[in-house]
Amino acid sequence: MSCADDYTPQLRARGYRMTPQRTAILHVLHHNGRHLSPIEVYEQACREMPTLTETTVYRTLEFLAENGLVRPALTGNGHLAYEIARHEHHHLICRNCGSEMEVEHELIKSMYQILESKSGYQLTDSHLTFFGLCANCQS
Amino acid sequence: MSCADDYTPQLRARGYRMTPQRTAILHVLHHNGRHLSPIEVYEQACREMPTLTETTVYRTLEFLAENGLVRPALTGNGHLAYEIARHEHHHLICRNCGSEMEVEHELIKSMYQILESKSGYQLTDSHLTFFGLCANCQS
DNA sequence: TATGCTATTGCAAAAAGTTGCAATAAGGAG
DNA sequence: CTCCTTATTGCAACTTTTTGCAATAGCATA
Repeated sequence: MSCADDYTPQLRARGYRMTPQRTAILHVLHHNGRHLSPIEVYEQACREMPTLTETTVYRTLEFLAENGLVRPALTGNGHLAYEIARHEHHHLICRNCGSEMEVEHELIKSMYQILESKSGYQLTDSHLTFFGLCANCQS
Repeated sequence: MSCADDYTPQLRARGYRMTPQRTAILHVLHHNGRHLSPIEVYEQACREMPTLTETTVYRTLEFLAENGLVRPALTGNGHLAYEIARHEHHHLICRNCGSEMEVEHELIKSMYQILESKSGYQLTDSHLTFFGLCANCQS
């Protein structure tokens, strides 16, 4: 009875299947909370499921992201990492010490409306990473 | 006398050097306008400079981005691409047809102030990609 | 519980991106 | 113009990510 079972209905409803591989990957992301690189996910999920392959991890992360169960994020070094989808939020990264902070989507929301009216696009999601200097590093 | 010569002073001032490799890469980005993947940059710059290596392209793009001559951007498929640094802007990508639109930084500016006061961070730059459906694809 | 459709996985090979180190060359100083 | 310092490059090995295809296994249906 894993925490990942909670996600099964979401997949079934769209005609997809829950598998041990997906369970292991969701489990790892769920319990880490923070975001992990594909390789980190692979290493950790392998402990639960030694037959898991890198290929599957990459494909699964992309699949889960498309279906809203995990969220991709850009890290300080310009690579993609993934985290379990909780409340919608974005990231603020310190250019000096690398510390991170979450930015609530609420803060961004007003911007969505401005963008929609200016562009004619109907926004679905976004990928926002802000860089700067944290309070400690502003010396 | 290449367009890339314009960038020489910016590098010199920081103690860096202008090289044929950097010239070729800047030239490609300058004349394409749009953003290119590292591989696309490599292929095109190779025509001007056949001895160029992929290693150098990756390192140069990262270097130029750090020094503000080019800007990294996230493409629809989640990969990094680069474009010559003109006015500061962000991207809006259609989830359906892939068409892109630039978002002026002016539109985002007010958000910077809100974020700075809420977070205590001093913002330096950001990496913003918005996804949605363009006017044509909203059927 | 057995059957069938097809979503999903693993394998193998290729492509893309990174790293350490020795060799090269930009450009300031004499 | 030559020399010298050190920023920059290329090479080779390695890691990460992608792709095609055949084999496997969810799960809906009977």
